Amino acid sequence: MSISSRFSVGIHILALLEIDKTELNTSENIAMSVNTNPAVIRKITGMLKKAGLVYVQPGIAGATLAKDISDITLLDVYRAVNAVQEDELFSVHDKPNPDCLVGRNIQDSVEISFSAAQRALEKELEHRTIRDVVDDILNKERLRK
Amino acid sequence: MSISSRFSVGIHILALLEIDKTELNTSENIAMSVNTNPAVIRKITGMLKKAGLVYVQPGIAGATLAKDISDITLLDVYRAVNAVQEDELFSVHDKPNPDCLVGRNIQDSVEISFSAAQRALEKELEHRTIRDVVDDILNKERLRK
DNA sequence: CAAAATGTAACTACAATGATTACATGTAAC
DNA sequence: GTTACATGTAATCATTGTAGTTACATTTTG
Repeated sequence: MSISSRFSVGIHILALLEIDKTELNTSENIAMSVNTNPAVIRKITGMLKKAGLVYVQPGIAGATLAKDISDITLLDVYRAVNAVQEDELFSVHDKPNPDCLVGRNIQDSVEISFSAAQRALEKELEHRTIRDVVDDILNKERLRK
Repeated sequence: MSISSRFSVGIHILALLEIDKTELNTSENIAMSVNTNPAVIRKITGMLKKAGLVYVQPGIAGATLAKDISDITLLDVYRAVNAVQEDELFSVHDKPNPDCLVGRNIQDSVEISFSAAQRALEKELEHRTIRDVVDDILNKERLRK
């Protein structure tokens, strides 16, 4: 399967909080932009909050950024929204036959390559920030005209 | 979610075909090593066959390697077994609001980063071969003693 | 033909996703 | 304090992909 769209929604939310920072960004307003249900937004916003990326409080309308968007990497968001279960991007078949040479060693052996690949992906995400995304959005918008 | 364990099973099969190349590797035998059902093995073997990685025929017992394992990268296997649907590792929420500045640009904007991250992962897999895995397995086995 | 193996399809159980509804909790304004 | 409104959260549901299982058609060899 693929990485949860919570990731792209999380990025969407953060970009929106920056670009519409003068507006009141309630879960309902954000849901309109993302095109989903407000409860979905509240759940993801809650995850972003737990990661210290946004500020949001029960009873108080609207979410706001808790950090400068230049300091929020895509990896931060990726981790915040649990884009991948348990941080295990690859799943390995379990209980291979321990009585077989290949069976008893395969798990540790593939783990080496899987970890390296996962690290490569995460490193790429770490080099990109919400600032980059916001700039790109504004750029694309300018080109539309 | 995470990347299908078909990937690790595919690697397991190929490694086994090399290490046990003097034996007859039927779907039943392979299933014993992987610890799963023969039909599962036949399905994955079929995918590896379609990708030109193994040789296997109806009515004839056993699968064999169709290429030198130094020439089979993990990316080849990854693609062969369809480890990720449609080659889209990341999923993006669809139909964001086109009447919103962020909504109408977010998909293309995240696509840039997502593609880069996916490429980074695939590049890493491309640099590793079944040979590496086999060597590692044999190495680990030696260290057990 | 008979035996044995592969290729496939159908079915099942399971798990995660994302949407939806409902409601408890918390805040502010009156 | 009560009311209005927003967030937090749990329960439910439909959908989807996975992986296992069974069954059977197809193909080859003896």
